[in-house]
Amino acid sequence: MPQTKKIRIDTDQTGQNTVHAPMSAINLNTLKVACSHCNLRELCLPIELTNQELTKLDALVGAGRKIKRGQSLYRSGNPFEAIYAVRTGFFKTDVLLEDGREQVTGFQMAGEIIGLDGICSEVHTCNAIALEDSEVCVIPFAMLEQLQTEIRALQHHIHKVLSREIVRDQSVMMLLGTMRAEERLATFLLNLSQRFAARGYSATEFHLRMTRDEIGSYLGLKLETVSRALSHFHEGGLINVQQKHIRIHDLEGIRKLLSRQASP
Amino acid sequence: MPQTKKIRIDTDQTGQNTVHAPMSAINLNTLKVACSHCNLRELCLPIELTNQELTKLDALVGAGRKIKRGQSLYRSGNPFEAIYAVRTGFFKTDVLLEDGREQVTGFQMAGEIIGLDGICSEVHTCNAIALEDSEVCVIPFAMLEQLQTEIRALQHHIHKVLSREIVRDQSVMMLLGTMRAEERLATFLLNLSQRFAARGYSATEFHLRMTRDEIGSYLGLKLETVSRALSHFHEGGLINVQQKHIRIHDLEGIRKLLSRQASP
DNA sequence: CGCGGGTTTGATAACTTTCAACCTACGTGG
DNA sequence: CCACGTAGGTTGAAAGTTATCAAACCCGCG
Repeated sequence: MPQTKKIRIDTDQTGQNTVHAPMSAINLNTLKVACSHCNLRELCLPIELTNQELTKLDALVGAGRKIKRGQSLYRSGNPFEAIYAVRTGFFKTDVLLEDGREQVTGFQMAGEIIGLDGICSEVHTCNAIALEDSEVCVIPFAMLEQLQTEIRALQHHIHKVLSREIVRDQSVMMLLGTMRAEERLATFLLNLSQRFAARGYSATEFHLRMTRDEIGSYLGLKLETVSRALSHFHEGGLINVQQKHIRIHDLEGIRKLLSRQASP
Repeated sequence: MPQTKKIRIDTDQTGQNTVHAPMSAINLNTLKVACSHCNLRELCLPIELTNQELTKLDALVGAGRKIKRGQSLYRSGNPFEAIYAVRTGFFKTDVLLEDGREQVTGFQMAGEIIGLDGICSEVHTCNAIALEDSEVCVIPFAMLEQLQTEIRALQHHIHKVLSREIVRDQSVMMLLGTMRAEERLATFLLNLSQRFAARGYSATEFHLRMTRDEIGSYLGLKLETVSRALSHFHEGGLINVQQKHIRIHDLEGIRKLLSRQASP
């Protein structure tokens, strides 16, 4: 586990703000980013804005940050100062209990927002770790709140983003609370498939960025169970698995695994 | 299951808004409520506001609504128009899948907010059902958003409320993903205890408003497992159980159940 | 070329569910 | 005011699912 030494940095050229950043910030670059030209905008910020409003937003999200694989964007306990939009790469968020228990609470890909957990207590309550070399937009939250008072649509959008996360969590609770191993894995694969598709990648062939252990943690299963379930899908001709490379042969067949009577 | 016939009502005397309300609204009363004099304000709205700001808020939250035990405040699919603050009583929220699976996603008591799930899609994604005769404050969301542009502190507070829900969901995911039956129940009891205490009730003696089945659904367990775990706690001298009446004898002993090595 | 992290697979154990019977409390109606 | 019906709760035994432990395997990388 990387320790949480902190360094202090300026986020961008406008000198708008400073943030505490964990160790991984050593690899920070001041990337030139701009919402106005971002091809992820439909995913990240699907609202109508005037040019003037977009300009203000560009100024706010002036800085980017690179995170190397295995390093953390923030860690539990770090002061909350910004939320992040994934530009490229892949993250996981996880929570650790004192006794060593770990729970992966989500996987985030391009266009998704990380860090919302920190708002309520001004401190992050989970770790966000890059599963591959990644880049994020840094969105200083205090400034975002200020901008919202000027841009109503933005305010409503933030609410939606927060609410969407709550709804997503509900379905994870449903998964963990009522499904058995193979159903959980099927749900997981379908979800990944759909998210890749939404980004223009193949819905049926992709690379898993996370280990079996991380999948298991997310799904409330042991890694052996994940492995067995994948093998079983493979035997059934539903998918092809080679290490982290997944090819789905029978999307419909996987969906069928989910329509059963309850059980936990 | 109550059906979802709808009736249209005016929420209050100022004619500010109308809401669609499910069947249970038949029992609606226009209650005189006011944040400025509410003794739940510390829980619900713990922020500094000027008298003028409070007056505006009072106008917004002008109407209340009574929900009889077993009836729903809203149901999945209902259009989202307001969030609700529990004034008195006790609610559960649950999600139903087509195949009959049900998952209780939370229990809400006085001072807590319900309905945040609806923001992201303009439609509620879960059912909110009263477990005893209850009253809620109806807070039309569009108007709340408007008021936020005038009151910065309110804006930030809404963000915190939404974020707090996300953090709460994280810990439920931790519970469902990593704990075994008795740990889950212990966590549940401690959580209830703490929330009752925060409202001035006894931390060690209280009445469960929900059935074993509902507890089980929330904890991802079958009702028999919940019953057995309670009996086991009882045998161990940790608690006293008589139907829905719980008396905790050894709060510390229950806490100790949680410090163990991981397992699922 | 060998090492090590990650993965697969098998056998066994542990936990939770399932099924079933029985019990308890509460509200309704005679 | 009491009897009875019913929803909710408890308990036991058996079955099923997943975890645990252990060994072997695969693959990329230094």
